[in-house]
Amino acid sequence: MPIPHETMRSLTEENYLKAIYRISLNKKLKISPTAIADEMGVSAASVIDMIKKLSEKKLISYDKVKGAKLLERGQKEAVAIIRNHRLWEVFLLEKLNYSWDEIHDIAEQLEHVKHPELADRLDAFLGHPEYDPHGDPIPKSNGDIPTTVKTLLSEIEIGKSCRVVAVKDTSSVFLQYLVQLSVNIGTKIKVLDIVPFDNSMLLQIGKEIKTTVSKRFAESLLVD
Amino acid sequence: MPIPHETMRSLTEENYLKAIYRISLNKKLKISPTAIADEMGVSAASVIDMIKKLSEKKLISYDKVKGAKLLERGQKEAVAIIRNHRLWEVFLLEKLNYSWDEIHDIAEQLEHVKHPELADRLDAFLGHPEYDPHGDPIPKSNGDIPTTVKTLLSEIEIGKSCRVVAVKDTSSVFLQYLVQLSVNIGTKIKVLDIVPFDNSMLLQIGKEIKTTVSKRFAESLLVD
DNA sequence: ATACAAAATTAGACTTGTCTAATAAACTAA
DNA sequence: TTAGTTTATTAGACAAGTCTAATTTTGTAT
Repeated sequence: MPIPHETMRSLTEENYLKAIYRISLNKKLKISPTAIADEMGVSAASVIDMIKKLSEKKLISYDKVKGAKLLERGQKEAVAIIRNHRLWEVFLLEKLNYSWDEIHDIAEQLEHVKHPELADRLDAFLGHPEYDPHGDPIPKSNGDIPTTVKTLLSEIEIGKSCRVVAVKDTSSVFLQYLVQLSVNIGTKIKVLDIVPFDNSMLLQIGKEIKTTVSKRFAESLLVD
Repeated sequence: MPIPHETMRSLTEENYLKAIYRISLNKKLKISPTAIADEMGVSAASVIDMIKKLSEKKLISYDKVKGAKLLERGQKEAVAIIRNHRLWEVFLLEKLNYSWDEIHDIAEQLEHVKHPELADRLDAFLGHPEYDPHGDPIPKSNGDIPTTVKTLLSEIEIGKSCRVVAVKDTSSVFLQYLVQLSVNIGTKIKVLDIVPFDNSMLLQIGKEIKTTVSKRFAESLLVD
């Protein structure tokens, strides 16, 4: 009879914690069952079940009005998973020469590999990187997360310049589009014009490229 | 509705394939439900169910008299997992400085991470190692496995010397014992005496250590 | 050949995580 | 506030993988 140790997390539980954490970054959003269901791509009914389970384990709190919230232990575990994810992304890009748009899915699997010290050893091996290849800060061992000032490209005014610091969307289609536009972390972008009709933006990307992008695109890129 | 693609393998299916592969290395053994049950640490009833499943997927053949046998596809997948496992072990030892006895359990998790090219990229990054830290050959991309002549230490005669080429048991207790005895891949061992009563062996390990080991120990070490 | 032991198999149940359909509660707009 | 629409929740079912407790089959020793 395998003893269900109170600190054992199933893959699924870890993914729910991660999803809740991600939603919590968007302060405006209430972490409702439906929000979690959207994030996870499952039905609301499934979410309710998992909310019960995670609440019993004291990883989250839940209240119909306030929604879900990570408790200390849940928060710590979610951050640890994010840390793993971002460290593995650095590894895949820098050591295995994977490209920007391929690393997310693999890191999604690697992040759940568990062993005390693994994250720390990987961190040391990679030279204690501060940011992952998408520009997101890598949480420290103690759970601290370096914060950076980030603005949506869509909020930059005509005539102003900025530098790409991170991407908000990590889907392959988006990242491949960025490759095509020669956009990378650090790339300089100047907003030449904004189309009032649909808020499309005319951009100068680096020195070479001048192109128009959609509002949706401009809302997926973080700059400063 | 997630389409159960015929080529999708659950973690469990992969572990059964691996177990069957491992038993198959011992040519003498019939791959019976009980043998698999022992290897996997589950009940025979569970094995029967999985045998049905893997047979339907044409990964193995099964016949009450002949036992189970990996079919081509099953064999290929099992070898691929072993390849992953051994490559990750090299990574953990050489790049993350884990010790001999810690790497197995972590590799057990890493071996299931799936992405086309991952094994090949890791292989290249590690410089195409031929053997894992336990002395086992790392299968090539095409499935070929370098073979080496290996003899059990227990079969070496009094007065003869040999070199450790691999370990048959990868449990931490055994590996830690080896560390304590300063035994590593490549270590020279001379059999000084064999106790007829229980087949214990008196060994000269390297230049420094002289000690007696049990028959069980001598059957867990491969030399040549 | 008979009888006992070991191995294979079946039946039925349990757990985890999922779903759909039905119901209850909360919210919103005229 | 009252109807209509979203959300939350419950109920019941299902798939995967596991178990225990029969039951059947096979093997073996005398």
